[in-house]
Formats: sequence, structure tokens, C-alpha cells
Amino acid sequence: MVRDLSAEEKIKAAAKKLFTQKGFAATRTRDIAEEAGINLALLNYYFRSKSKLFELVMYENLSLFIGVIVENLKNSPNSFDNQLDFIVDKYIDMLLENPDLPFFVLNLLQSGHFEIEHKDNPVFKGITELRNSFLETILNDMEQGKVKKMHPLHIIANMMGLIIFPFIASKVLMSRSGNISRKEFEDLMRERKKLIPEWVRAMMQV
Amino acid sequence: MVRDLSAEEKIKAAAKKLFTQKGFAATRTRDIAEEAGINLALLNYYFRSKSKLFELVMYENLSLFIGVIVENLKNSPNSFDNQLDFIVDKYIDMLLENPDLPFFVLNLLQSGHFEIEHKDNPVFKGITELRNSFLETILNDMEQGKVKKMHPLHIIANMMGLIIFPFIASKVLMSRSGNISRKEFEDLMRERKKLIPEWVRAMMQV
DNA sequence: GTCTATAGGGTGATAGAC
DNA sequence: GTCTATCACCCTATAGAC
Repeated sequence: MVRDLSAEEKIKAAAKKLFTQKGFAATRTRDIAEEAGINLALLNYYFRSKSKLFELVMYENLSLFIGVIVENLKNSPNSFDNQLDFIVDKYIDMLLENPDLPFFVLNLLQSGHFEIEHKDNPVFKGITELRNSFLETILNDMEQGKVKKMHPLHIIANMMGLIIFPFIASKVLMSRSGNISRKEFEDLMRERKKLIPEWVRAMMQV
Repeated sequence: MVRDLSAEEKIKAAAKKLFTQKGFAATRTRDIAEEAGINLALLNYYFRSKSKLFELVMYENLSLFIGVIVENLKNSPNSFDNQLDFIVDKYIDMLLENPDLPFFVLNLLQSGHFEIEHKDNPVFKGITELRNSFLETILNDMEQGKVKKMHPLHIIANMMGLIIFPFIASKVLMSRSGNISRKEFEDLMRERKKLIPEWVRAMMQV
């Protein structure tokens, strides 16, 4: 139960939680209302419809996913090495605070509720900007012989996979069969803030 | 539309496709029936309920996910190096043929339709077996100083992330912003069959 | 702004004819 | 085994009282 907020904020927080955990279709407006501790009718009063509420949560989540990084990348030195440390650190911090976020993004990709292609979509622009900035520095470093030549997609996919995948798999890891606690998991993730940049550098010199 | 199969098989194939792509809640039995080219009533005639049908598809998908590997691991030499090449190769082949499979597993983790914890669940047993076999060889190699000492979870998460994550992200990569074709994507994945084992080895010696 | 009550539409499942 | 027609339920959204 979400407390000490306006009704509108309580609904938004509850919606964010449930949409992120269960996806659009499996989340009922009744559950959101109950989680928020308000009446069902109030949800429609503030947000007009389930879809509108979902879109709002979606934009806030995705902005979280890329916002910090896009903004700060502009101010960071233009070498892959520096950007690497920075991105890994920020992403892992963000995921430790929002561990379900990857699931939300994955839900989006399936649901069709989000036209990621739309040119003037600010999130789309952010992703494109992030990708281009990164590609540029990577290609630049390859040109200078600093790193082994390979398709830059490998590098981006590897880095993102090393960062994000453990959070996706966390439910298996922390299950009875996985046999580690939430605290152990979080400690391991923090440990990865140092390890991932080392690993990525090692991979790029094979 | 699925053709040239018995009604029962057509329904199963359609259900597998839709459940995998959209998840349990967002898939309507009517859509499955239409995709299969049969009547809605027939679905319940053969499978009793939407949930029962889902469970069937689920077991077949998960068995695919772990079955081949568990079986063949038993017959492979007991060193991490050999198992590494083998697993990467088999997984990527399997994912190239079933690119939506990771989404299905992710849906499962959210939906709660699957008690992965259940001890006598054959899929659970397979996963446990796979994990233990792997842990054993990794710890053994660490003991002998063949690889750097670190939490074995890092190694398993890294390997699985490098294999699976690109398929999860494939929809972004192959979108307009991602800017690569399906064929290019598949070629890159095949390239990774050689690269991933090299990367994993490099990471373990940092 | 917040509630109760209910309309309106969709979904899973089944009865019953063939 | 396969179909049509329909039931019973659940869900979103809104009307209207306070």
C-alpha cells in the first residue's frame, strides 16, 4: 500500500508497480486501485483510461532507463574507456533501485503499446542519441587501433547483456534452486560495477 | 495459419506461437482458434482450458530450452573449456530456431503460472542438474588454478547473458533505429558461437 | 474530489445439434 | 470430432449522489 501521497500520486505509484511486474494485459485497474488504496472510479477520473495511465508510466520508466545516461554522456570525456565505467556504474545503480525495469521494457516490446519507431518520440530520440554517441567513440577507438576490430554491435550487446541480464535472471537466481539471498545478489551486482569494465576491455583485446 | 496437421496439433502450434509472443494474459483463446484455423469450442474439447493448454506449451518450450543440453552434457568431457564450446554452440543454434523462446521464459517468470520451485518438476530437476554440473566443473577448475577465482555465479551469468541477451534485444536491434536486417542479425549470432567462448575465457583470466 | 452502482463489452467455457 | 449459439463471469468506464 502506497501512503502519504495525493490520490493521483498514489495511483501512479501503484500502476507503475503493477504494470512493471505483470505487464499491461495481466494488470487489472481494480488491482491498481486497491494497491493505491483508492476507489476504482478515481483512476478514470485522473487518468481517463487504463491505456492512458499505462502510457504515462511507460514514458516515466523509459526516461529513467535512458535519461540519466544520455544527459551525462554529453559531459563525459569522449573515449570509450571513460564512458564504459560511467555507463556501467549508472546502469547498475539504477537497476538496483528499479530491479523490475527490464521486465517492463520487455513487456513493451511484446505488447505493441509503444511505437518505439516514432521519430519525434523523445525516448526514441534518446536511444538513438545514446547509440550513435557510443558507436562513434567505439569506431573511433577501433580506427586508432586501441581495440580489436569487430562489429560494434557485439560490444554494445555484450556490455548491455553483462549489465542487464543478471537482473532479468534474478528471479531464478534467488529462487530455492538458485539458492542466493537478495542481499547476496545485490552485493554481487555491486561487485560487477568494477568487474564488467574489466571484462569488456579484456573481450575487446582477444 | 498452421496447415497439414491434426486439429490437436494445429491448436498446439498456434498456442505456442501466440503464448510465446504475447504472454498468457494477452493471448485470447479466440485468437488461438483463429490462428489454428479451427473452432473455439474445439480448443476446450482437446485441452479442457486455456490454463491447461498453456501448461502444456510451457513444458514443451522449457524442455527444449534445457533438454538437449542436459542430455549431452553428461556425455561431454568434464572440463569447463569443452563444456563451454558445446553449450554456446547448442544454445545459439536452438535460439536461432526459436528466437522468441527467451520471451516465453520471461513471461513465465512474471505470470506465476509456473511453480519453478516444485521439486519433482522435471524441468526444475533439469535446471538444477545443469547448474550443479556446471558449478562443479567451474569450482574444480578454480581449485586447480586454471581460472581466476571469483563467484561462479558471475561466470554462469556472463555466459548466459552473452548468449541470450542479444536475442532478447533483437527487436530493438532490428527496428528502424537499430538498423540491421534479420539476416545480418543471424550472421552476427553465428559469429558469436566462436567469439563467446573466447570472451568468456578472457574474462576468467582478468 | 471521492464514492456507489451499474452500464456495456469482451472472454473462457459449455450445451447440444450434426 | 466439429460446429453454432449462448451462458456466466469479469473488466473497464461512466453516471450520478454527496
